[in-house]
Amino acid sequence: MTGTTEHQPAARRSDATRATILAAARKRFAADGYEKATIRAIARDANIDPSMVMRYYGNKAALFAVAVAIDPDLPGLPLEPPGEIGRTLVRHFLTLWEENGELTALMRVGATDPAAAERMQSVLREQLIPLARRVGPDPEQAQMRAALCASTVLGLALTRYVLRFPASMALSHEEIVDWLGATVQRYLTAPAP
Amino acid sequence: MTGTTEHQPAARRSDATRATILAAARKRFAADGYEKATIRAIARDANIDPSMVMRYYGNKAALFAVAVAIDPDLPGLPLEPPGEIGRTLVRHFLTLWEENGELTALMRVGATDPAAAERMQSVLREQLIPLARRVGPDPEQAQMRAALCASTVLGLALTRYVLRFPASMALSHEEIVDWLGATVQRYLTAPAP
DNA sequence: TAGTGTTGCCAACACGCGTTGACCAACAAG
DNA sequence: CTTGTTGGTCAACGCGTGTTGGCAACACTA
Repeated sequence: MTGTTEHQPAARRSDATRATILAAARKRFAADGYEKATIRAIARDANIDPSMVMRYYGNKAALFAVAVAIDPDLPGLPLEPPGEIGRTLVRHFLTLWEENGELTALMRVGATDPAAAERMQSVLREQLIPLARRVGPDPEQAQMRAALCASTVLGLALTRYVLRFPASMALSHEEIVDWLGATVQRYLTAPAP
Repeated sequence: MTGTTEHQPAARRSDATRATILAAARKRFAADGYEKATIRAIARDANIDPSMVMRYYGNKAALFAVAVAIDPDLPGLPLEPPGEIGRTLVRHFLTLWEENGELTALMRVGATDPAAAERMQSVLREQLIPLARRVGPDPEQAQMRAALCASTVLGLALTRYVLRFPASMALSHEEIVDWLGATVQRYLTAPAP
């Protein structure tokens, strides 16, 4: 046996450093975006040499990819009661965003990097549109309804976590779920105007 | 007389170049954001030497400031009929965004630059909140209601013009005004839930 | 104790950036 | 024709970046 448990790669002494680097990278990417979050700054935060970042993660792009790997896991959401789907979705996204800053990083980078924008779009395509197709009145409108929901949720995230408007940060969780929940519910289920 | 009309600064031969530079700058900033829109690239687009950009605009930050100078002019909007304010506002922002790409540039930069974010916030503070105070039921809720409206409009702009989600770009002007107009109307005037 | 791989630091590379100043061509005024 | 102003190019600077390779210290195995 090489490690503490079977079939596991041996626990290395450098694992702690790896984790420190990753944490610092997440923080920097979320705060500054891709370009302004330099390898040197990340290394300084992690109290190691910049070359270590390269050794453990290959290059900057690969580090970013590892740092923002996340899945909203929308299919796991309960669809009952049908009148509560909007609120459920908004609450889910809200906690998702509060718990990990990776999403803020992804949005900051998506503003200028097409690859990150594509990553965000894939969530819409593979999770939100199918959901809209299942709960909406007309499957043909699923794409439109999902797009409206995405703009609702991302709009709040933009003003609250990226641009950090005080008026948006002042909103309580309850207020957000109440107001945006009703909006998303309407976008998903109401008949087209 | 020095120019073609009185009391005007003389028309200079370089005005055309100045305008070309500014147009190229707007396009690049909107497409790439602040960091990736290099002076060299802007100059190449304008078919002149990078040093000319400096001569005419001082430095990169000043060029950006000139390139994104814009005022949504919300106070000029008609508040009648009161049931149409939401639609009016959404329509106004929509044409504003379609007509000039400066707003896209401002959002791309605001994602990583606090100064640009502050510029956007000033619109909310000086124009949207006062408007919400006038048309809303309770002046104390004006800040909250304006924040919700801002997130609605900016959310659409984000998914449609910045991230360029196909599902969002596929929406017609009528669909946007219908769906988002009702949302904004509710955020502004409906009693708190 | 000798040997081998791992963990880390240091110095340097090549590159692209914003920015500067010297220099040249065209034109207008005397 | 001469002189001064304007519009423009060219080559270079200093800097910070991502990235690389060499080298010292350590930890573990035999």
